[in-house]
Amino acid sequence: MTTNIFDILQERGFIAQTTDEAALRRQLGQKQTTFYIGYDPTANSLHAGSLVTIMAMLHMQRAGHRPVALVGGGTSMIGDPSGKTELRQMLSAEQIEANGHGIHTQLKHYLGEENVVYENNAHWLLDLNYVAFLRKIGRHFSVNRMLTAEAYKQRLERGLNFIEFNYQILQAYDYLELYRRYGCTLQMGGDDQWGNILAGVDLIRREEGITVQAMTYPLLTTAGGAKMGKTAGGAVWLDAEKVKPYDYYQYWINCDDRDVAKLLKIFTFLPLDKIKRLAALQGADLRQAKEILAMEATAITHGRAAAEAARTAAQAAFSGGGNLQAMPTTVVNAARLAAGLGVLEIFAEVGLTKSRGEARRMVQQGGIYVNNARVTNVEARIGRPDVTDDGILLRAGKKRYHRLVVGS
RNA sequence: GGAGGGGUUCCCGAGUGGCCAAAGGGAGCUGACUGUAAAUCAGCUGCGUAAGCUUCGGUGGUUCGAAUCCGCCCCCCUCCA
Repeated sequence: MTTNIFDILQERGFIAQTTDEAALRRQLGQKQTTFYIGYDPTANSLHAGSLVTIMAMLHMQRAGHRPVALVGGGTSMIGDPSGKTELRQMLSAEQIEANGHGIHTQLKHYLGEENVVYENNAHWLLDLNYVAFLRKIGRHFSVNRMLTAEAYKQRLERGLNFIEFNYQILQAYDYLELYRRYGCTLQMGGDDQWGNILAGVDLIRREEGITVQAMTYPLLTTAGGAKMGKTAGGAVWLDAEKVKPYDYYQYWINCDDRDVAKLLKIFTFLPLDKIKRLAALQGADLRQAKEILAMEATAITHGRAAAEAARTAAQAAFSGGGNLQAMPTTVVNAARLAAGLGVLEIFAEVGLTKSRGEARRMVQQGGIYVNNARVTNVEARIGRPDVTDDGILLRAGKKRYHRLVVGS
């Protein structure tokens, strides 16, 4: 007997709210369901936070259901006020379009070409006729009810612009449109989307007279309280150009002890009993579980080979020996190196510190290392003699590494 | 359109002519302790080796000197229309 995909998602912690759990479970167990998740192209890459939805789609797709990966080229022209404290900066139409392409390309990497639909709501939103739309769709929306929605309530205190007020209506219309075009009867999304998603369910009931489903996943935060997928340096992008596989691997292996089980369940495909065993490890042994988490998560996004390389480089850096190839690397001109390279200069240049001033402070605080030897003099220079078989290993703080190799 | 309140460094928030690169908190960073975890304690947190330079919505003034005073502009909030 096959397990119902609903149960799998629930066991793995993907489900926060559903419209009708029993009906949804029945439906998913009985027939192929077309469902959709929307991504607003506010950047040209998705980040680790969006990965929850991607993993959910993958589970669903593996169970035979059909995902519609919707890029919000139309809704991004508006901007979703949910969970935001103020009006988001407007993006240009060109930028939105370019970002949308980037995101679809990225999604294809995960979902492939089989049993999946790629859509963009720009196709039906951009050319809507205002008055016709209001008469047909707008009349179904009660302003009174919208104002009581949590997402808007918050914003009523700080200010809500009319353009944003329309976002929910457009997202609701998307669901209707996808129902009509593809028979889509389930929308999934982050729990902050609950209101927007329900608006779509309502709209379809009114326009089509049928009941469709909604399901949200919990908004993940780390045990430390930070948003999943964000670090001090910014978002953990899925694009290997923006965040190198090595750094991506580091993000996962550095997770909080308390989050290991949760992360393994959501961001890997490992069977639950194995996860249970891993999560039961105590103290330092728990790092084995983190290593597997980092390995699996990196493999899903960047491929097995890149994940292996990242692991090898990490082991080389943290335990000594091994191959540093996959570590972020900068090539320095041989002549420049021969002339002697200021430590402050090179740390700032490769991005290990934001400025020379910061590098200076860190030297004074004892946080700057070259080839794992602490640098104590701000005037220190590195040169030819510092070059080892692996180049020159720069380190800021306990665990941020960068490698220098000599070029011509 | 009218009246009132407000826009400060990553965030919140003090600051009403020099002692302000700007209190305090949050967040972050470094060190110690550790397990590439958490918690705790200490230090740091605009750029610059320095002289000095840039910052308090924008712009133009007043002044020896402005985040602080004046003019104009932009944006946000509350009430009225």
